[in-house]
Amino acid sequence: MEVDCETPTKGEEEEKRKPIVVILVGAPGSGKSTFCNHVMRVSTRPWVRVCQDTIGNGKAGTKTQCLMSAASALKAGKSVFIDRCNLDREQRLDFVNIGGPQVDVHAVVLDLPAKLCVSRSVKRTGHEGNLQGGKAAAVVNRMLQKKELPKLSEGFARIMLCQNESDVQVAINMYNALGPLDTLPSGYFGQKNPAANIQLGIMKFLKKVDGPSRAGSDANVPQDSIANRISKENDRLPEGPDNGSASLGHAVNNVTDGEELEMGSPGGTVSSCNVPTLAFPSISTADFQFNIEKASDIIVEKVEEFVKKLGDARLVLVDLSHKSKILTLVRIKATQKNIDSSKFHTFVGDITRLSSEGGLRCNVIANAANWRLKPGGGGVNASIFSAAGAALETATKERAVSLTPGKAVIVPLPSTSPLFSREGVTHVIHVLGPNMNPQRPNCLSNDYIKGCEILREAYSSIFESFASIVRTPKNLSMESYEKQVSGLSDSQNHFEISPMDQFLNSELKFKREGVHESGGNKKWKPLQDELGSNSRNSKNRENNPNSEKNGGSMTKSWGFWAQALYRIAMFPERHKNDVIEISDDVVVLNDLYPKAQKHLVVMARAEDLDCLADVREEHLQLLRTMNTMGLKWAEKFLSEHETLVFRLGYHTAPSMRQLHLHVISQDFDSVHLKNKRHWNSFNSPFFRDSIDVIEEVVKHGKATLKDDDRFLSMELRCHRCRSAHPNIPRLKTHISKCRAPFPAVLLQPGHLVCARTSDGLVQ
DNA sequence: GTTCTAGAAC
DNA sequence: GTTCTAGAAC
Repeated sequence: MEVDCETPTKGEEEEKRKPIVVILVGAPGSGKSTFCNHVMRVSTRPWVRVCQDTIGNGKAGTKTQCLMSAASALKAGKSVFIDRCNLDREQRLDFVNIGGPQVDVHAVVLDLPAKLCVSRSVKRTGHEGNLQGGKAAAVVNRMLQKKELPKLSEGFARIMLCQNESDVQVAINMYNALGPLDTLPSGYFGQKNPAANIQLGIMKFLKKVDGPSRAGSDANVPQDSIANRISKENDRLPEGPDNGSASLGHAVNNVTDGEELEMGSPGGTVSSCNVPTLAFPSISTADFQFNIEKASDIIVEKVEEFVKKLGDARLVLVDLSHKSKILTLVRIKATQKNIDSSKFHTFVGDITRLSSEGGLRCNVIANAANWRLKPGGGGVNASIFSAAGAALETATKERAVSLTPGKAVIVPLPSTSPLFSREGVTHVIHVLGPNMNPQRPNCLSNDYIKGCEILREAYSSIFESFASIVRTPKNLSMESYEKQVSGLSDSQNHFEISPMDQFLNSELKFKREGVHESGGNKKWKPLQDELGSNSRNSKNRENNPNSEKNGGSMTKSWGFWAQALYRIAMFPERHKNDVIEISDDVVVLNDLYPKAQKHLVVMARAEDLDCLADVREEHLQLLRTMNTMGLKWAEKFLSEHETLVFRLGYHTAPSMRQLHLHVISQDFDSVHLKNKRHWNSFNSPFFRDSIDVIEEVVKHGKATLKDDDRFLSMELRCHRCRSAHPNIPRLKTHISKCRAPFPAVLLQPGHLVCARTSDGLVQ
């Protein structure tokens, strides 16, 4: 990293001065104008702010006016802020091309939570564009639905994604310090928060991401030199052939490298953040003293073999040191073999801190384990076990007690592990490589024929394990759910599943279905084939002493209060005040704390059927009976209140034991609906429509479950128009008035039950 | 599942 | 000051 400190002559200065166009991207209320004002107050660079709200002198400004104004500022050698929403590619296109090759175009994306933007726009007064008060909320929500995050391929030299106020402050500081002759490094900066599509309470969210390494130092230490900041930022870049030389004087336009590791956003299309990514260390070349030349050949050979099979998934070879010889060798050989650089990369960094410190989200990491699968020993193994906490050790013990060279074992990482929560790692693949170190067990005494064979097997095991994690059935994800309900979906999205959900799904599988040990000589098969079908929980219960005590399923123990429904189902005649209908198979009762004008539950009377997780093919008839009973009661209510609309469904992870179907009117007009959890349990993928569950059981013999608490903390959105609201009271005020049509996904047959129309019953 | 309540947000 | 959330206890 070097800074040119010499004072240039006037001619050189003219030559070196390169105006910048910074396109702000963000909804109303995201802070674009504030951003510009902050920078323009402090910066020594001449800036002009082109704002569509003010450019029309009181009238609504136009894009053309903005373009002309920006062009004239650039001509005068000034840098320009384009202060308009610029939320989609088309809106940005003309501004990106405005200055030609002489001008660097940056995007600063203020991708703050919808509810924060809404709340700011609603509250502000004296807004330049007069977008404030009640109408602002609708405008912000509508605009955010069109949001399309910028990509380097649009022509940006640099993109900075800010997802919270700390990120914004870092960006402000960076532009504040950007003198007339300075340039900023090219590339995509800013890490996507893995849980950003579940907007938590804003302060909680900020606390979670406001790490000292980012906002703290940069925001509070203005004297921190720009060179240092850029150096820090470059450390977070993927190591590529050019990035290492990025400096103040040499902005590097490394579009490919930047983009392949860019961190996307929930609002974008399929973002690369969601690309399943495996980070793996070089196996056996450290403590096991395997020849580096030979090892690098094998890595490249195996990577070449597997990138073709892995679809969109990516592989990243990681080493701690910039001086890593293995990384350099592999990089050179991979380039020689033309391995697709969007599928395979090398990366300098700590494998346990790839996301938090490297900005590289890897869902799966491989560990160069020892044969006992124990922590310690130094190197990657010690580091991974230490970072993952006791959770990994326990989870590993459940899978296997030892490994033979060349073999791997997949360990789903419990969500309690910091590696899971902080880094987004869902699985660790332990692998044991060949040993050439006489001081370690199973030394091969320089037998490289056998050594190479085992090392090949080890990499095959890692990559096959990774593939088996990635290859799980497609299903409804949170992301595609949002796309569908916001009307942005196409038929394909309908069946998409984000890799995170794939991982979550596969984790559930692992929990239920036991160990998956992958060996290099095994045939590569989808996970579900390899593991066969589930064993019934009830069978497991027979061997589980706790099950009697808890009287519940293997996966959950139920407190006393949580067994209230169960007691009613078993002895309905004792609860005549609550129960409104009893049949051989089901019991119907009004929900004790209804969350809408009409809210009842249809409960199965079967034993050993606590929740959806217990449902199997043999329960199909029961599910249909419950659905029919629910429909019957919905229709009964509709005959009395024809404006009501009903939805029938199950909670993915109910609080109360005993399988029960909710029949709930969609007004959600109830004093008992008090918190986010209440709302989201009926208005997120946590609520599984009865008809969908039946279809899944028909097709797969069980319901697909994502027992994912994240759904319950998703931001509050209207179930009709999908607008975001800052709190429950505001949401309730909104839904009491909102008459927008229901999202298309709910209008599909069988999801909503309405009053009779001339066409018959609309479901 | 609810209730209670500390403390954050406003 | 009041409103609201979220976690603990039940």
